[in-house]
Amino acid sequence: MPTIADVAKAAGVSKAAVSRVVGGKRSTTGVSAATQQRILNVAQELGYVPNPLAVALSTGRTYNIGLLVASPLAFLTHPNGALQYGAFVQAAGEMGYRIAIVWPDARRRLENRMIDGCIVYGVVSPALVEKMATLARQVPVVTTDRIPGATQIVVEGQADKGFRMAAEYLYKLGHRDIVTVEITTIPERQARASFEALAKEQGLDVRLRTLVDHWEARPYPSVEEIAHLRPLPTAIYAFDDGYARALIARLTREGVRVPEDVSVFSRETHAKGDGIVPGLTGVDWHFERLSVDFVHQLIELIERKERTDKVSVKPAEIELVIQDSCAPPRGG
Amino acid sequence: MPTIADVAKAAGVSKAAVSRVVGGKRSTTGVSAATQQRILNVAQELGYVPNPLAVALSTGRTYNIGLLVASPLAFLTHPNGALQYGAFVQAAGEMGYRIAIVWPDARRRLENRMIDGCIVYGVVSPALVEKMATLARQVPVVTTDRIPGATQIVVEGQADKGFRMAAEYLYKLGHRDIVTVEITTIPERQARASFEALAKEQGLDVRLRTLVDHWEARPYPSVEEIAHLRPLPTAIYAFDDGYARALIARLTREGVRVPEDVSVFSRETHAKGDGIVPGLTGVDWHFERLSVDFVHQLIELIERKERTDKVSVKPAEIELVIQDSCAPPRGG
DNA sequence: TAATTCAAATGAACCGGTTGATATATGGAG
DNA sequence: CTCCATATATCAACCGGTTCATTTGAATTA
Repeated sequence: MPTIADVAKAAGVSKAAVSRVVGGKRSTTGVSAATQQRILNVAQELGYVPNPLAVALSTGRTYNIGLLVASPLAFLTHPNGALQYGAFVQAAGEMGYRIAIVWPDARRRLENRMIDGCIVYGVVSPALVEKMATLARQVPVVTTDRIPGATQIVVEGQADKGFRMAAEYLYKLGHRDIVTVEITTIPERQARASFEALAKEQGLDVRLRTLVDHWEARPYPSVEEIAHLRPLPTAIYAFDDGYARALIARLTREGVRVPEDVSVFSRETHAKGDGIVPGLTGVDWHFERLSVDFVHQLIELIERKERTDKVSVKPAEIELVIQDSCAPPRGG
Repeated sequence: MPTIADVAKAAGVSKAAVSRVVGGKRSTTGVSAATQQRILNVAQELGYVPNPLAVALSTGRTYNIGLLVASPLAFLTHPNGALQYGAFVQAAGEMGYRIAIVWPDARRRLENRMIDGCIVYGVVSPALVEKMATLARQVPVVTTDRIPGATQIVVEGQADKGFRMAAEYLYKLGHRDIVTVEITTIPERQARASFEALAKEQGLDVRLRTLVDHWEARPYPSVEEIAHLRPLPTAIYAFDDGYARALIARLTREGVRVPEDVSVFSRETHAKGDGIVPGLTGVDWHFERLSVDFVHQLIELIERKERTDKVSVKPAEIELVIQDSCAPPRGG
């Protein structure tokens, strides 16, 4: 592999000149147009590509972005996680950055000065918060949560929009007895609050029951719980498609029909057009479309060497996907 | 952040001495036990961690492993892909390595001298083969396929074991009219051959029809095709759980019952215990358990600076998961 | 005691770039 | 014609490690 010295020699100029020209982005002052052209030609001919390690060492920039998650396996196994991650990788790749997964137990050597910035996405645990704080002391960190030292990315007006869409839809169908199933690890983002708020606003008398489960648990304990619940609610707000499907399967075995006897709504659905019966009704937040914005914002912070408390991004269009798993309650 | 020079000064020794001691693995010859101890203490005190970039620059080792895929998004969206990837990340992490996703269109800068080796996993396209060949010229590459320049990882005696298990099971149930659905991009790994071979061995007269589809396509064109097939086969060998589910849904809508009227078998299942009805019958290859071996083998090649044509690893236990989607054919 | 041997420690070059300070050439103003 | 501003190009230090060759000094041997 040719080095900068090879190019310099071949073009009959100094390393400095080559460095100034090849870097690209920086102001190419101090090098005449003719020389620039010559250097570029030679570089092209030799197939010169700057060694990213050397660049990183001398500039302190690695073009690596960390993605902080609680556990890589768990993150990637979650249907949203993988989709999200793929979107991150792609978006970053287009801007010339790599994405590296970082987690609390990862060896320190893996991160030390190896990332320019970090994104914290999704489920936030105490271990993560600590890690995040550590990282934030060194490089910019963006997250959707409020963490001292990190930059919070707020999605404009999206806070509970998806929850309200769900509540609105279910209320409109006539449901007044609803079980919500939450994911333990993110209590601060409970949907229930939105359901309650909307009920109050509209003066509806709604009975809400909440069960807690975890998306890694399979089979889900609370599915069993729901199957034995009497009276059954008229609608169930499930935390994702997998859970919704498992629930429907269980209820069906019990002789309970969906949606005739009970409606099931998926909090974060990707089931549109997957052809599985019954088609799930739910909200598609299109989180993956936000990846680009997250990456952009982070890179902005990195390149400007800024630290901001908060930045806001335009929301993705939240979509109410209406298929077959929800219907008006019996006699409603 | 303290540098090696800081540690050297504080300990009253040369940088060279510190380097020898702190690196750890290498033979620490040339430094007395007393000095070693002193250096380690000082390093500890100062919280010294070697800068991986500097190490990489001078040794040429980055502790990055590339994972070459056709498209990051597609790879991660496939249920096996995400699981597999998570396993890779974890396994590599435990050995002090990072995993970086690499794809044909990725910017060259991202890879140039930034990876010590590469794993090629799964669906192999022409673009990938080319990329692979390029990479293999620079660093060790391991893959399950036969690619010149790369090291082939052969899973001992596993070549078509999962296919044969499927065929055996279906034949034993009495199926003699079977449709297999293949994934276009890996024709060389067709299950059909195994089905045919087994039929011949056992002297069975089996009618095999093959349809081709792609796991990214949704809804799947061939699902529609099957729904209109007359006569229907008695069993369908679907390429994954998602496809199997979509197929079952479609057939059900047509009034065809699974497994009473037709059996559906999942080629690569992860549906065990997910509680969805009907429970899918299929083969769980436990590919994710091989990740550790792949990573180990690659690291072996990297650290030994070897290039081998072939290495073999012990297979994961391939599991026949029997649930509800298969039954003897009507009147069989 | 002088010569030899070997462990311990250091000096300095090197990996491949970047960048601020400095030298040289060019042209315009006085 | 001299002086100075400006554009162009180079020098050399630096990023933070690794490693080979060499020096130092104490112990061993003749």
